Amino acid sequence: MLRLYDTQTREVRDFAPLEEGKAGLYVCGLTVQSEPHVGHVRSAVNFDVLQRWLRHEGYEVTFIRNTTDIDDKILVKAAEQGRPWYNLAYAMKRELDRAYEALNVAPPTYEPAATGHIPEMVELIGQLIGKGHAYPADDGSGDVYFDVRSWPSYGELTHQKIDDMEAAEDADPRGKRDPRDFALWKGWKKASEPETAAWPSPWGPGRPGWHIECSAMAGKYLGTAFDIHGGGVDLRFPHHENEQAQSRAAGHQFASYWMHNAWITTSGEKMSKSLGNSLLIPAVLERVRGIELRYYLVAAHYRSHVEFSFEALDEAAAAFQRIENFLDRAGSGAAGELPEAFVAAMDDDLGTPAAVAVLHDAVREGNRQLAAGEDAGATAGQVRAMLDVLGLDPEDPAWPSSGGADAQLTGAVDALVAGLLGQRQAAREAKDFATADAIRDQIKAAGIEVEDTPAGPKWSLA
RNA sequence: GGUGGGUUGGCCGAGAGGCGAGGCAACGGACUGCAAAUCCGUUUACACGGGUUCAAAUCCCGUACCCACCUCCA
Repeated sequence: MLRLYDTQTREVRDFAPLEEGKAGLYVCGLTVQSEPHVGHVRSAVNFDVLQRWLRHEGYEVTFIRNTTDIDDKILVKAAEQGRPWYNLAYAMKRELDRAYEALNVAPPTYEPAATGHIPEMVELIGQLIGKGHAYPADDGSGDVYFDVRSWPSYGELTHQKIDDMEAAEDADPRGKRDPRDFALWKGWKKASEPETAAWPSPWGPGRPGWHIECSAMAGKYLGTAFDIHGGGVDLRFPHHENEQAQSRAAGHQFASYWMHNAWITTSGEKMSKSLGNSLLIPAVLERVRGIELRYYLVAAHYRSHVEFSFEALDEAAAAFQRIENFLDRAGSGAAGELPEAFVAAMDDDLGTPAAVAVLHDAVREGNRQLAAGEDAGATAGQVRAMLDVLGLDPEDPAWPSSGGADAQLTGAVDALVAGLLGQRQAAREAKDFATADAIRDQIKAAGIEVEDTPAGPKWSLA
């Protein structure tokens, strides 16, 4: 029985889907305004593991992860860079896809973009106005606001009272009835905003506010009631609080469970653009492989704060290589059954740390079997099965490096190294270890390490 | 001011009343021409002060420090 921590009720609850055997999942993706960093990718990996686990448990999963491709920051950055906002958003979207692919984040069922759903948002805003929960600003700005005072349960997700909330420091009332009212629609500011960033609406040209897109798209693809809504902790408020308020005010039941992943920080602080380039995905992938970075992210619980360090990342890579070494030695076979302890760990609010511990236990047992000359095939099968569920199976063709050119290259290197290793073996048999070691050093200088195993020498890239 | 999270061994990172999660590192032993890999073994913990309990890292009270969110940050 899968149990999940629900942010709203603040407890781990049995997962009871609205419809037997099906799971509807909506996750807030990114605002595509800058290159993705490790923190962004953590969220994607966490929810990818959820998706995989739900599927493994037999659920038919509909997974929607949106892309916010129009917002203030995109407009500001694009203007600074002197390029159209849609070009910036599209370029960053492509970067993000590359990062997802590098980490074997499986694509969702669909990835809707905000700009593709303006009519749905306009319709929803119209409904809210009709029900008295939203109003066009009376200052002629063309803005439309959600009326938080009109919705008695506003604050229910994060357990806050409206009167305890700090009004934004730079609160510009702009025709708001209450400073906490938030924008559903933002009137086009002709003087400072490009015409391409404005869409027609009953309240004049403009663009959507941030929160309304998720309400509209979740409703379109998952219906007015769905199972799980996820995102990063920072989104709890205001984003998710507002989403829930506007959706419920429009008569939707909305999400049954709210899941939020914790932060990755560096030097004790949350990641942001100001921290430099070192944690952008391409830079991190110069240090470790994508599968190793994914292991690092999966080995921590999704609700635990992670303090990023390259040392910890290297340790994770070493730990993962131990698993790979075992599979290498045991020979790859079909994936077997998952150990009970692994299933129990995953069912307990996606307890990946405990699940990874089970994985390592199996690896140790398998290595023991190999050392004792026993058959480790079944153990290897279990290891494969566990890795598969976590998206960490090295043999998964979804990993980017397993292309045809690579295979050809590997074959070529193998042939060359084999010749040298033959010479080395001859020297070893003649007890000419100086020559043997010289050949090994020569191979090593080319970036290839040689290990002697009972089955003969084996090479790998250093 | 409001809401929430955290402080675990040399390091990373689980656990949430009673058997030392797991990994990395280190040390000893086995195997190996050497190395690597692997196996066996060893070592170091629960921020601080009280309390509850037969038993507390875990529950309660207090203290210190850190962090996140409070209207467009994963």
